[in-house]
Amino acid sequence: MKKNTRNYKVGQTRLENQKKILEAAEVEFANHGFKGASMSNIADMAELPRANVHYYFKNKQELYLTVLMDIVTLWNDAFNQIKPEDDPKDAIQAYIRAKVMYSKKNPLASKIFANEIIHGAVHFRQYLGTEYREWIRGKHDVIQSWVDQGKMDSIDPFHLIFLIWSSTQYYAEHAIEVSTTLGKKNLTAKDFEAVVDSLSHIIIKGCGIK
Amino acid sequence: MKKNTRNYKVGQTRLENQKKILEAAEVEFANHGFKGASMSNIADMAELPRANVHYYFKNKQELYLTVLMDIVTLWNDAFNQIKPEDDPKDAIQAYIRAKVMYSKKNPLASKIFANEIIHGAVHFRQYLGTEYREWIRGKHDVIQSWVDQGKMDSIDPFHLIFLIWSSTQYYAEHAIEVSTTLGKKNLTAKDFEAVVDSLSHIIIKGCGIK
DNA sequence: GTCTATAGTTAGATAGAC
DNA sequence: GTCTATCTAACTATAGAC
Repeated sequence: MKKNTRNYKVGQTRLENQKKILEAAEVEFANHGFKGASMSNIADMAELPRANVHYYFKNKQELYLTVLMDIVTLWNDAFNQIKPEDDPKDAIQAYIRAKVMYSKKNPLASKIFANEIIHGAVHFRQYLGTEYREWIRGKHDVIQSWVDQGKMDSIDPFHLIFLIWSSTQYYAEHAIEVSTTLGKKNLTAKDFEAVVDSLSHIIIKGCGIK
Repeated sequence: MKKNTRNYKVGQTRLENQKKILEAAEVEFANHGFKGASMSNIADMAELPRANVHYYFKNKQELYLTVLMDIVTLWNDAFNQIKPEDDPKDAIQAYIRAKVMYSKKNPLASKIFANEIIHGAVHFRQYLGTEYREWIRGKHDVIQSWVDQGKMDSIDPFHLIFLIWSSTQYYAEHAIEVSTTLGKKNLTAKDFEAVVDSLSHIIIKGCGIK
């Protein structure tokens, strides 16, 4: 019994420390990229000695990959509900909304992902060639089926997906530019609703969806 | 005369070396961001001793700011020709084309800019608050005048600008994702034409522009 | 104007005491 | 399982010979 109690406690500490480290790492990697991030800064933010970070994560790359994979998991959970039998208008509007709200809620994740892609996806090539490829092909086929059914204009589904992705993503990555432009310190929930409305209007009408 | 000749030669070397350093710096900063970039790597790529880089540019930050400012100058030259009396359809189509072709031609500049914004624009705050603010307000007013003249749907000009900017920019920043998805090593001129066509179709029709 | 040599700092990682 | 102390390597930057 003594042993069990001890193991439980130890497991708890491990989970808590790992969580603290991962949260700190998310901030540091979002702010400085992989190469620019410092394990010292991460340890300081997590309020742990440097050596402990290396105890839980073998090295910088392993920590970074863990952060990246957590983001992908979150992503897969959030954006996997578009089917051919859906009404295009509702489906695209729902998708735009989900994506904008994700940008609002998880700006750090969006930034880390963008950073990884901009810098050539060196730690992420495998994902791009497998999971991501499958994901985007699935979406492509759904949109193509809508085109074939005459439910929308004949538009290359890939470019439509890129358009939705980039325009929604923008409000996470370029938050600073957007808020400076709109003359605000931070965007409000109302601002994000306006984003959803503008984007939905242009994209749905622009694709000839009734 | 001897002195003149010497000064000329000296000035030439300076210009040539600065150019080599700036080109190398563009690659390094695009690939690793400000913090991740290494002055050693830049010197190696420029085929100059490390100390020479420090001779021409006081420190890393000054070199980075020079690269950034060159990009902004190029930008201002390329995208400043939209006027209220223009036909919205032609103007927007021309702008989308110019922006996509800029992404094709200057992917490094696009990446460095995006990287700077993602990481909070710490070296770039001043530009965002002044030049950029003026630039985007000018564009805002032109688009608003089109709305007021009934030439297009009532859409918040800022969100339209962000949409055009993000969707065109995407093909520079996410080149790796795009080419992986389309199953190509590099995008061809034809691919970029298809991008212009898809984006123009959706955005112009989506804004209710005839 | 150029470049070698090196100072001075900070990074990632680990050994070993507790 | 934790953390101090320390190692090695890489970095930015500069002094000083040429």
